[in-house]
Amino acid sequence: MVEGVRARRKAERPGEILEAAFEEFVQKGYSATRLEDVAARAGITKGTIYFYFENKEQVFVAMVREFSRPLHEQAEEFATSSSSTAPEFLRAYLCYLYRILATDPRSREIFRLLIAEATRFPELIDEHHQNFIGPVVKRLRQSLEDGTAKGEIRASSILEFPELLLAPALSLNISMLLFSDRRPIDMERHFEIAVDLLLNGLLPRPGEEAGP
Amino acid sequence: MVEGVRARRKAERPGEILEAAFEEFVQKGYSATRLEDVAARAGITKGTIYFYFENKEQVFVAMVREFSRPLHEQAEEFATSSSSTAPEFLRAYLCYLYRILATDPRSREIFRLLIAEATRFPELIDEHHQNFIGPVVKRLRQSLEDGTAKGEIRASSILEFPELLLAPALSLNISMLLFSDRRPIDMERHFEIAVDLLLNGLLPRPGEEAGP
Amino acid sequence: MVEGVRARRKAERPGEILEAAFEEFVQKGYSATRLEDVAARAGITKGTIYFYFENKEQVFVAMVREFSRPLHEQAEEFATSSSSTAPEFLRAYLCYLYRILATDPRSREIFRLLIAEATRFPELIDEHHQNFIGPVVKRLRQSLEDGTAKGEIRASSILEFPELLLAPALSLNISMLLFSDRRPIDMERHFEIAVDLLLNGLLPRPGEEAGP
Amino acid sequence: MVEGVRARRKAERPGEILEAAFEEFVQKGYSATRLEDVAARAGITKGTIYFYFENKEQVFVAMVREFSRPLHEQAEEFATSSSSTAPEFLRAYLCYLYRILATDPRSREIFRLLIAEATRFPELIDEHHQNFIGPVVKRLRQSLEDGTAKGEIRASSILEFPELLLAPALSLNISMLLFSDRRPIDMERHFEIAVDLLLNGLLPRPGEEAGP
DNA sequence: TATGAATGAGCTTTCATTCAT
DNA sequence: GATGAATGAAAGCTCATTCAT
Repeated sequence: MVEGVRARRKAERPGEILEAAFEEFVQKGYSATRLEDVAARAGITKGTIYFYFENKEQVFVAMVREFSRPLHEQAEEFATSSSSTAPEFLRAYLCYLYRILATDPRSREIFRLLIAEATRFPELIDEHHQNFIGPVVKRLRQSLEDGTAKGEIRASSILEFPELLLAPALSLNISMLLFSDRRPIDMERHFEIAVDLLLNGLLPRPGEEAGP
Repeated sequence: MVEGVRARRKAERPGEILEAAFEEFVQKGYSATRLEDVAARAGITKGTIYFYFENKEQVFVAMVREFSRPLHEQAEEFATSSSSTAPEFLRAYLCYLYRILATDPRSREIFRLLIAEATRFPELIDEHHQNFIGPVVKRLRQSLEDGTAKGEIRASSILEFPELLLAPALSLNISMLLFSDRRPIDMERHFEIAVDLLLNGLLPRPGEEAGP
Repeated sequence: MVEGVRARRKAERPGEILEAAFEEFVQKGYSATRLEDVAARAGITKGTIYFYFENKEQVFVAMVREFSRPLHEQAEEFATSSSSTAPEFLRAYLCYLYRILATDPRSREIFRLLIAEATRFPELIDEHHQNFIGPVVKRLRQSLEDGTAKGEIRASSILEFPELLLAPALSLNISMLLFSDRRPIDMERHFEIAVDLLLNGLLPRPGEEAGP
Repeated sequence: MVEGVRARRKAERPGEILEAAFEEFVQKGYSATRLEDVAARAGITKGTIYFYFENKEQVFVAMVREFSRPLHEQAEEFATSSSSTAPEFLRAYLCYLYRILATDPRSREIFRLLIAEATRFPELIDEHHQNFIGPVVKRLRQSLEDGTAKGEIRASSILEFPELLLAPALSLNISMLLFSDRRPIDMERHFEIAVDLLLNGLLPRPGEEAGP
């Protein structure tokens, strides 16, 4: 039975280390983070980390992978279920992505780390793109194409940059990264307004009443 | 006259140091940058940096200030000249900001550093917001208000988040930070499409022909 | 058993470091001592010192404590055994203290460091006073009081400054600190003459023969 | 006339530097003192010090010399005027030396520096001994010899260590160095009791009444 | 598996000293 | 005479990494 505990222990260790690493890397950045602090936070000692990971870089890489996976999965999870119209699908999908990109503190902080360390870990960026951004953009494009074909969506060149639909979420994300809790934002309202902007644009729509 | 060389030299030193610091901080990040490398790049020795700056943090702060100033100035510079309609002004202003935010490599990299070190230098972020972001958002809001009043712009709630208009530029900026030269982007096209999206939205506009 | 070597090693390290620190601090003084030299002398490397001590100041403090302890213990050790007369006790006690203060090179050098760094480490001085000087003075005063009461000692005001009895030892100590080996002193003789002075004074004693 | 000011200025500079050096060396010790601080205190800049002195060591040496000279002079000054009895002379002379050694803060602090840096500047110690301690001890010995010859002083072996008469002053000096202002001492009283001890000793004197 | 003592390269910072002006 | 910019050799301290136990 003690074996069992130890075995379970062993299986959990890497995850615990990465969890601790996430906290430390987020707080201090890659270079300023001390593996000793990571170890302390994980309730182990420095040496143990080297049993599970090759070095500090690999801890970082593994951590980013670990904390990106839920993102990938969630992004994929969004079933093609709702066979509604394109605008309806886009609204729902964007709402879903908003929640991931801007609301979830973990995704947000991972994002900070990716931007900060993009030069040091280019492969990690590419990996992240392939796993997360790529599929999302692909699905956005698909929906845009379908919608355009059906006339539900205005024929435009947005197909060239479907990621533009994510810009508002990105903007919110960055704001929160920069100002932390110093400038609170009403995220629900932000989303509503952003979607309204994306769908209807700034110019007045013929036959539309004035006033919001 | 010979004295002039020295005096000129002295006056230029801080600037040269900050120039070198920019390159190094951008390449390695704050923590991983060695002042010795900064000094070497500036053609001086380590000790000299400490003659002009208190410590590494102050070098960083001074560098960000130095490289942010042109941004502030450019952003302010945009004269209220064009007394055209709001949509025309917005298009021109956004184009102008696009060029700053996404095209100018220096602004772009300063941005990376701000995101990366937002936790370590919160005052710097606030300063940057007050000097650059604040005025820009203010001007955007003004234009949106004017346009809405005149009916040139659709009455919407965007007044609550005028910075949404910058989201596409931000998105482009981040893309370039992440992928550097690995994923070239046609910035002009990106801008055109983004503006079209912002102005007209995704939904088909009654009475509009199909196709881009 | 092999483990024993390591454990024993670990237990001995701090002592070895302090031993080396003593030599270096004595030779160079606090500020001019390099921890790297301390490490080398202890047969280890710089970093190891920081495993056992917080910083240079703490090495110094720990060293003084370590090398003062024997003093405390020796001073206390002097049993109240000899229940002889006060003059006899004082002679024996002073002889004992002489040996500690002036003869023992370690005590002597610790003393130099305390004087030199009194401004930087005032708490250390106070600690030393409480542990070593205080008890000694207390015992001297006690003996002086007893002797005065019994008429063995001339009634005088020396009770106000019992430490005056240590002045000769102190004088010898300082001489040795100043001149090192450049001015050899016959310590035994110095002691005899000092005690004679303390006991009998300079003025001729009625009924005493002339000549030493 | 401007010449005159400058000339006077120049003549005073070294003294001003040494004055400043004294303060700094006393406060921080030799090694921890920065010549830049000395310069600032003297109202000049670092480089100027090197115009008047070869290096930091020479500044220290010159400072000790400068601040020892009054000691030498004072010690010599004490005229052979008072052609009184030996005990009277000794009391007066010791009182005089007490005032120098223990009361004058400058002498006191010079003494700390000599003890602290005795290893680094042995020649300075020897110089000081020759100029100050030597003459004083010589005069003490002379007086002791005279007094003994005249029967005014008890024949003893104190002639071998006349400096023992200075031990109480030394003791007071060290106490003040160690405790600064943390343990105030009544110096007048200390002196009285010390002289009483030196003259009369601890043992009861036949035919003397009890009580101080 | 896990520990933690030990290493040593490297970092920021300091400061005596120099020297062109 | 005086300045102060510049140097460069440390020094204190840190920390990723190793490895005997």
